[in-house]
Amino acid sequence: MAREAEGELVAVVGPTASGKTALAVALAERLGGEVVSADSVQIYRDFDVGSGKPTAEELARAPHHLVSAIDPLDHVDAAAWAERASRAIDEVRARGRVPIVCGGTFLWVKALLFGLAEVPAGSTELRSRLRAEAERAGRPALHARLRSVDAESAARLHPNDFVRVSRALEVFELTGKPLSAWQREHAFARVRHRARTVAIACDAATLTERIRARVQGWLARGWVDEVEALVARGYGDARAMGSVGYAQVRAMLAGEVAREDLETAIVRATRVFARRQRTWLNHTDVTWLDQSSLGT
RNA sequence: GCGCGGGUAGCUCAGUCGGUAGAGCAGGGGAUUGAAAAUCCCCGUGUCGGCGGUUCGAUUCCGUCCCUGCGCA
Repeated sequence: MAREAEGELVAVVGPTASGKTALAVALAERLGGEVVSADSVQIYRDFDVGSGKPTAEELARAPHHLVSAIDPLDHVDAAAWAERASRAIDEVRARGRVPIVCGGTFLWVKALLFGLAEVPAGSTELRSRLRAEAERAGRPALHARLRSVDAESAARLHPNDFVRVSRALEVFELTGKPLSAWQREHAFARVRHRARTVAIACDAATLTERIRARVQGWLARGWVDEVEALVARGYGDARAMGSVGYAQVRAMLAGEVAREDLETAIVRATRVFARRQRTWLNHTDVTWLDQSSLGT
């Protein structure tokens, strides 16, 4: 993925339910563009209702890439997505059109614009071994082991953050070099794609209302049936099944959540997610656009 | 009506052998380098149902009343 920044692209980001898709489609029409989705759930085929995929009408108005692009059982990580997104961007440019990256998976967008340290991808075997170790000996034990091979990463990472602790251990085992060293060399210092990033601002009360309306709409459109069908087809353990909303619907189907509490549970989980998304904007250089000015 | 549980944070509950209390969730803030809609960190004063009594001191013990769940009538 060693490529220099070329022409500028537009990136539309913001919290879930803020109206990114509508804005991206409108921009695509105005600029003669095509949308490249940066969404870690919409990329999976058959996770349709609850992932907020663009509607048929929106798809007709603007071509979309990386929506419903892979099987739910095939995992895509940030680097693999960035690779595919880069290819899609090249193709859009080759058609003489403007690439519009749109999505709320901020790590993926960051990986696209600045690349990631050139370390190996995750190893399923290593990860299940590390997970077993964490369950047997406890997360602090993993963290202590990390401290002995990569003190710098250990100092940055909380012992309970086993996803990152195990990733750091994984990188050391795979490369013999501490993740912190790889990261220091990379440091997001080189721009891979120069972007004009537009972020949608939305006050909390408005966003909550938009989330509630959307969740109600999706449930009315058969979200529960969709999840039931996905589970029946063997997608119960697909990564996307653990995402916001899907996790709650599945919990309801498993009898862990009452049907009448489902909507509330999803709305809450989504609001919490939106809060987490917001923190990425703390250190991203963006042009703010107020939701209320978009007319969506 | 009688018997036995309960009434403690927005919600579900723990606890205090008498020295005014803490978890999870919700809510708020933050992190984020191939799991990222994932993972994790920080933030907890609330007439401890009301009123009396005992006590230096009661959310805790006693009495009484109210509410509520279950059982028996």
